[in-house]
Amino acid sequence: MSDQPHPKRNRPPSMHDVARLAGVSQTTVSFVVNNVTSVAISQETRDRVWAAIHALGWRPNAMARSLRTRHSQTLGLISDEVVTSPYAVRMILGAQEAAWANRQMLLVVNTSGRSDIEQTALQFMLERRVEGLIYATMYHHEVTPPADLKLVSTVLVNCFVADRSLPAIIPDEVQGGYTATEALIRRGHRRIAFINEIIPMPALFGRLEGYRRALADYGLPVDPTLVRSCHSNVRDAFTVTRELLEYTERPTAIFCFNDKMAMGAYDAIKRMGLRIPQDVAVVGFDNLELIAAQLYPPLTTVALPHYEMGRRAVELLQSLPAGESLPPIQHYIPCPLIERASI
Amino acid sequence: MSDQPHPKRNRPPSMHDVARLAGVSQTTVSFVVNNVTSVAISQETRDRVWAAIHALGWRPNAMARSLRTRHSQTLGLISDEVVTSPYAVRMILGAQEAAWANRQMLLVVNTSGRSDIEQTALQFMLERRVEGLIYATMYHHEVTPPADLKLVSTVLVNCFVADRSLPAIIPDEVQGGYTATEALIRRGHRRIAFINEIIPMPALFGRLEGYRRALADYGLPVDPTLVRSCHSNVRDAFTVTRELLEYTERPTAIFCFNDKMAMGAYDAIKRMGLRIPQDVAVVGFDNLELIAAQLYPPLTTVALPHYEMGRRAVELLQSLPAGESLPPIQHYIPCPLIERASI
DNA sequence: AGGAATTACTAATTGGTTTTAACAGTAGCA
DNA sequence: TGCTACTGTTAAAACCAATTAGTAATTCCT
Repeated sequence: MSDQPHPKRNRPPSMHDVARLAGVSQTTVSFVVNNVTSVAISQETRDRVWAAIHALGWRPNAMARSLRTRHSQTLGLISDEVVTSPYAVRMILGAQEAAWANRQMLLVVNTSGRSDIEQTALQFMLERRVEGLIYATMYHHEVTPPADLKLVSTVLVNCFVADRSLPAIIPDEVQGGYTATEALIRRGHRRIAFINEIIPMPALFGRLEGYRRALADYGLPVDPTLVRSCHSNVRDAFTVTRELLEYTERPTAIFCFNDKMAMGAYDAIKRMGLRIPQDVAVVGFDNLELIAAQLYPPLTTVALPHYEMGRRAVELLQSLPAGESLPPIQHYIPCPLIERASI
Repeated sequence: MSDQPHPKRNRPPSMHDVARLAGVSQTTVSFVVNNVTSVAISQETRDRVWAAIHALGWRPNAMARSLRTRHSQTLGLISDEVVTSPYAVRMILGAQEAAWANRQMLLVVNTSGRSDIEQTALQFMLERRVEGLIYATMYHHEVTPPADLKLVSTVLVNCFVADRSLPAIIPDEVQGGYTATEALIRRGHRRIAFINEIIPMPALFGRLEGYRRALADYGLPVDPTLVRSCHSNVRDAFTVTRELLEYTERPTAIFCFNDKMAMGAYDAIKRMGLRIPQDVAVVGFDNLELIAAQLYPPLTTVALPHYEMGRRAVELLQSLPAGESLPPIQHYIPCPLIERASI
């Protein structure tokens, strides 16, 4: 029966095993490993301990350590569809890299928008005692997250709650719209059309507001006939663009709600024998690499700061002294202009 | 000094707190929570325990449980750039959903191709006693992962080691190339060009092999002048396509190494006044939604089974009885044809 | 010899799981 | 009636792998 006198079963070595091999107590091993300065340990002992550690291939058990120290060193990330989306994933990368910089790990769950998964995911994360939670969505919109979210420090990313009672990190749609419009104005354009999304959402209102403010700031009138709406797809944008270009006094620049619509605008402009950007300049929104960079000419567009939002969310959580709760500030992250060749 | 007689400090309630409130031992609480059948507990006691649990809002501490049971219920995922890539992320989704189905959580680290991060990430995961590890890459290629990978059950995804000593889940490039070519043959095409990648990689050889086999199986000759290579970008593909179409006996179909190149082929075909698919059929590879579905006509292409590969990797890890190691089988996952309108 | 400094250990703690034991009540049986 | 055997119920205690407060044994220095 007693066939293994040395280590028990087939388990990774513990600090205790190291201590036995080095001929010291487990406490000493812990002190050596953690470089504790409050207790003096001779160099000779330290060397012996490290030798034993390497001999056994010991490495700390994070669960035991976390249990004792009450620090799980993990953050949770619950998203609806971010992992699925081709561009919003950079948010996860931003969060993960910021966590990494702090030696924290990221637990990721994608709920596919199902509230039962969302609920369970939250419970799992609470059981794992995450030290902070990011609740993110693919599209910028209002949400009503599960109530238990209040049990842990949470930051919303790309979404917000109606009463603004939770801190949120959201793209500055107004500034984005402003930046796009301003870039066109600075290139000398005076008749700038805006093809907006038609389904109500924060981006729709924000970008329109930015468009208006930019025109106002530069003393240009807002011509209502130049502000159009359609569904966010290539075909509808194509149609609307053609209509815009048939105006007797046609616009010299078009700001599209997103890159897909810019793709439709490109088609229409080329079909009418006009050149980009000489005859009509185009600015998009979203910076979908696969579209924006591949179009001819490459599309100047405004980027959604996904990476930055993920990073900021984690940094916000990390900045929090233990036990305190985050102030429900809504952080607006600027959307940078990505200049290519379409304006 | 003694201002809090009931619970200690400001920490989440423990099983002990529940036991005290319910007037039973901690053991009993554990039995009730885990529905242990080997020990009988009266219904009255169970109710009291559950009442106490709800009153305190207790939930298990996963770290304590994992420590005792030696089951961390977590899997690790180390990738080079998967999180960054617009399409390979579906691999993470597949892995996460499969893990979820087994009540496991996924720890994700993106190394950005840096081996120091890779090394540290692996150590972190070993410290957290992950029950399995997925080592994934964005592009299908050979890798030399850190040696410590052998300390935990590992599955490679979208990559492989030179000596095939680790189980790997990789796309079946040969079948993918075969499928694409076969689809064209079945539509009656006899002169099928293949624009291949020029940088040596498994996909290059595999897809070419599939192309050849399909032609052979249907009794068609392989015309070397129809097999061209160029760098995987729109411009070069455009050039090569134009050259192909200038042949006196021009091909009636083009199989492109990937969707980006198909985009270039589209441009060339349209520029020469030919129609897709009536005059020239096109098949791509990768199924980049943003390109393939947006092109006109929508591109028929072969999809890389990222989701499926992620899922299979996790299922492989889960299928493993404790203590055993996975056989180093190379699993080839089929690449399905996504039919749209370009053939 | 007494006190401080150095060095390392014992034991408590973290929040659970699980084995073993204890105890009360009841039935079986001589 | 008295003893054993069992059953249903709960508790005690060991254990998981670490951290850390408290303490003890040496050595060094006056």
